[in-house]
Amino acid sequence: MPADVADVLGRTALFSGLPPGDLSRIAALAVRRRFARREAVFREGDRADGFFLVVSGGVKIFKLSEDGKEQVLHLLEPGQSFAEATIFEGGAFPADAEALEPTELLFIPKRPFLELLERNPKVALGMLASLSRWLKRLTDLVENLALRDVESRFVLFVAEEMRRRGTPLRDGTVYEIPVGKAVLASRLGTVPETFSRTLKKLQEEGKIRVTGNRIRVLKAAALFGNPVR
Amino acid sequence: MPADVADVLGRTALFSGLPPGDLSRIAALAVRRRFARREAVFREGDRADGFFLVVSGGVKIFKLSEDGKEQVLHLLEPGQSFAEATIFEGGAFPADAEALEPTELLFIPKRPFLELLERNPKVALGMLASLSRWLKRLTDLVENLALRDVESRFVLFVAEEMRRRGTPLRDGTVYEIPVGKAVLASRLGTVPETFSRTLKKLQEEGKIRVTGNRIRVLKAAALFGNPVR
DNA sequence: CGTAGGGTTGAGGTTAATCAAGTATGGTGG
DNA sequence: CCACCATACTTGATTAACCTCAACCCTACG
Repeated sequence: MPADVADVLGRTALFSGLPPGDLSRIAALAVRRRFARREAVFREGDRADGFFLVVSGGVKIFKLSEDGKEQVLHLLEPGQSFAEATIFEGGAFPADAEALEPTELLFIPKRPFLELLERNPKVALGMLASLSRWLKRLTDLVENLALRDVESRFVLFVAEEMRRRGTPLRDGTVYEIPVGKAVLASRLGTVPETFSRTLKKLQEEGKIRVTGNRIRVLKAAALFGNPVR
Repeated sequence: MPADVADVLGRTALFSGLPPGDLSRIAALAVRRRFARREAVFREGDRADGFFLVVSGGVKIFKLSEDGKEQVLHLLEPGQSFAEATIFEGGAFPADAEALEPTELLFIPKRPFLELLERNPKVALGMLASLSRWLKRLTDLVENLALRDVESRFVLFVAEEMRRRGTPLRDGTVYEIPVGKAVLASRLGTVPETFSRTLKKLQEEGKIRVTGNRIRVLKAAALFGNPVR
């Protein structure tokens, strides 16, 4: 018995706060779709005629180079939306998206949603806020890739993740890698080998303790102190 | 005698196509501001209470690391808008902006513009399209920084610039660096030394000819052919 | 058990940053 | 008009971060 679609929408960052009427109008457009682990949601260049909301599971958005290197742009959790921008721009997805585990998405088709937007400034403002958040995230990613080394990128990533879930990072905080180290490495703009060595180094310095996918922060201050050499 | 502000607005990517009524309502909010070469438009962390349109001159948006390294995110020309996203999100600019030459901007204050947006879906849709374009640009930047070497980044940058100005890149095409090589180097995610060597190498390979700030493409096909080794 | 996937470790190579000089270029004042 | 200076750019030598390749380990699971 699937939860009512309008309820699901109301729990997304994009649509939370909208009146029930709007929610049910949007719900009427939504299509539920399921994906297996590793299944493609879309590929770069595919015709884009709508956007997605994560109901359950997880999705990675990434770029591939011709020689097969991968850069993860975003890791998506339930409640987040993605590919919104494609409905206002060109007709093609600018990156790949793939399910990280069995995943349920809502697909919102472009045409009817755009019509809804035109008579619904409140929804439009929510969409503007959402795109602005994406912009901020990408700006941070550029900053990290261009100006920081792998260690700093990792530390800042964890700090940001903890902040997002309301548990600021201090001594004793535990971060559990939700997606596998190879995926996280790609999100950090590096390869598994380098990421592994980075964790090892931090552990040897006594700043963290790594147990499988669990990372316990031992000296939060030292994590941030060192990079500024 | 400055051109009528509404006319200027109508010539921006963001507001072109709007009816005169909307344009004059927006024009009523706009404030003209002038900046000298090298003058800061805003600094990262400054309270953001509006966004900007370039009337004349040029602006660079960039990130600075603690140790002074710079990554240029965007280079703006007349007709372009920037920092729109800040009016929907947090209160602070996420990067620095600086005039590259004597520059005239229009500043649109946040509050009254948001009110205008709420009753004006057409303007909101234009804004959504604009943010989507920014998203695309940043995605491309991440792709370039993460997955390509300096030479490819340069080649793709020139190709994209020529495309934007309607002169597709072919043998004989001339690209004139509009901002100085150091600024372009930073936009490409490298330093002047490396950029200089990259140009030298391409020239020695007979693919381009560099004369000051003018770059003549000699063998367009070869420019794209080689990177895929 | 045996294998596959995920992760780690080691050795070596590569790209590009850094450091340090040197060479235009252009504007300014004498 | 020239000497001067600042700025922009180039060139060379060295270094550092990180990637690549290859082997290995380990745990889960059939």
